[in-house]
Amino acid sequence: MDTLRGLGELGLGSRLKRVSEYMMKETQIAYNHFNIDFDPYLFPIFKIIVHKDGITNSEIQSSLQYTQPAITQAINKLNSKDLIIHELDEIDKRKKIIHLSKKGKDLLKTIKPIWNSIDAVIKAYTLETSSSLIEHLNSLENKLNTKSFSKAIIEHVDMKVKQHIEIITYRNEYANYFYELNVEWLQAYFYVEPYDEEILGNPEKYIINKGGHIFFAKLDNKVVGTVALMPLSNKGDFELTKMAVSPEYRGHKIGQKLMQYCIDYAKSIGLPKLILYSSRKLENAIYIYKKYGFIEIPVEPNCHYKRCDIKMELVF
Amino acid sequence: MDTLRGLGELGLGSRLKRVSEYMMKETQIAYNHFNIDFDPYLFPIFKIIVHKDGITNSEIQSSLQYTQPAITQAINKLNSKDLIIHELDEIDKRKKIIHLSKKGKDLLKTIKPIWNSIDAVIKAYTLETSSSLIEHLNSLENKLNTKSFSKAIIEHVDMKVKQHIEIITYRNEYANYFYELNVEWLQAYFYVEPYDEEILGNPEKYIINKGGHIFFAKLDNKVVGTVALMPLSNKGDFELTKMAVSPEYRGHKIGQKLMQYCIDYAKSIGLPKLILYSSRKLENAIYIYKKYGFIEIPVEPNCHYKRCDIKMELVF
DNA sequence: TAATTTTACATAAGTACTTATATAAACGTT
DNA sequence: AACGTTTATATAAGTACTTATGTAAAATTA
Repeated sequence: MDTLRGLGELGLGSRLKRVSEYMMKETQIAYNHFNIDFDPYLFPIFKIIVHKDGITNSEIQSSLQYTQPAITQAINKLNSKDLIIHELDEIDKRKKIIHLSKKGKDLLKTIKPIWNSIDAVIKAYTLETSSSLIEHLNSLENKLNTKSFSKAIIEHVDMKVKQHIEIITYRNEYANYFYELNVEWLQAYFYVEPYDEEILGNPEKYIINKGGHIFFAKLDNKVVGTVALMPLSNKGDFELTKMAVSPEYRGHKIGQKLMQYCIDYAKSIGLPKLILYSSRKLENAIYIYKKYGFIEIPVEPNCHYKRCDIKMELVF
Repeated sequence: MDTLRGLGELGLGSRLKRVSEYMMKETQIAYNHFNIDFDPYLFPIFKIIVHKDGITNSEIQSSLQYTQPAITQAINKLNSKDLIIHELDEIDKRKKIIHLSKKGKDLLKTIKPIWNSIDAVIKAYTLETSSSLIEHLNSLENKLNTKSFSKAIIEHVDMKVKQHIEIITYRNEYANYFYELNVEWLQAYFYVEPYDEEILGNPEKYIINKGGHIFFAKLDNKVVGTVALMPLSNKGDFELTKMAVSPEYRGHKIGQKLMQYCIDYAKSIGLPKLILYSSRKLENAIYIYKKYGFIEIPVEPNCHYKRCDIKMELVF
């Protein structure tokens, strides 16, 4: 029994608070799902800084109508997350001028599609005619009860990405993306071994010209992921390798899309199986490999990669 | 410039929070105005206890959907304000059974008219058709910007009281109200002097039969205030005295209404002036006396009342 | 030009929640 | 009947604000 709803207009204040807190919490869940390190409560202030580069504490305060210490504290939080940088005003030394940092700009790129989806979901939930504010809140809460806000956001983002993602085959003007995407994640999780450097720097020599294949995931004309099918030395075995997704677009199942494409392609050209090498450190990746049917097999001692401690196989 | 509003549906969460906080704060202002010691955030839980006497912590929790510690803390707050009492359940000794205290019941009587007005004001502000939740919030905030929520509540309460208040003359079945109302405030601010006891216990002997007058303020059939015009020993002077308003109904200008009635009545029967005795401790009262034209005059040494340290006069 | 007031930002502490955890009574299981 | 689990409530600490106050620079006024 929802007593708060039963209080009608009298409980409006508490009601608004409850809906607000629910939405904030659910937005946090959606951000977490997409591995975005951001707090929903920082949204208005972050948005203002994005909109007006070089804004000051008190300018933010007057346009948001929060108290000044609230702004100072939020700025400190953004600072501790390295999303902004600030400098002192040359002519008025009391003023603190705030800019987006490199990391802040990167976050902006990553988070924008989520914001678009949040906007779309809220519009879908609230653009309807009703004859009182309470009635509107009732309708919104009913919808949120049937499908959680976070789930609706996540589904909307995924749907958008699904609609716009496209898998394309190698062309030499993409050689650089192949290198960059792979080096990025290797640096983040391990380090770039000489053998990586050699292959990533010469994909045509080591993959294409040896009968292998490289695919790219394109989202709205941006290359956001890659994967390769590389022929192995012994007989006609192929290795599924060099899979990488741009950090800004992780969480959108782009890796899985590339994987499915590779599997379908391998089947279509009559390969009997696929091999892959990985590291047990990458638990999520291993989980996905298993989901797609890969089974662990013994790893040979003289593996190309130092980081490799697991070998898997998918037999068609 | 209101940036939050500019964010549209995206800023809905922050928007709802802002409106909620504003309403809570303004409700607090309205409570304070009427000398009601209550926190708006306690409203839902207090309302539930009123509705279901003998409820437990976890029953409240499940019907409000706050977290359990939030309920425990709110209950502690209500306890520290003496608005509730609790006992342990005889059969399940973990359970804490909550009842409204005497003070809680008194508060309920006082606060109900305010709640009615809050409900009426919110309805007036939010019962309208619009095509989206954001549009509804815009409309509400526009209205709150032109007249603050607290002011709207206060005006509504005053209007209600004004409509329903009625001044009536003495009848002997009201003698008790005359005594009770006066003793209540004397005990709260000073103490009941023997001279008070004598007059309050025998209003007909000391006031009515000597040509004086006693008036009562009636609100919805409840006697909520009184005042007397008592003839003084020297010549035809009259003292405006024994003014008292029920604590539950203070803040509604009932005292001023009684005062105005006395002044009008005194004029109508051709009195040349009115005298009153008071104490400088009662700053608010003195302020009101001055507002109605009373001027300070020297107080005689052998005054009836010990508490008296100021004498005032209104000459027509 | 010196003294005073105002402005910009920071810091401290309080509030109404939250999550995490503790405690004690009641219940269920064998 | 003993033992683990669940339930009812309490306590502790963290969070995103608030109000109150401090500090230093700039602007205003005498």
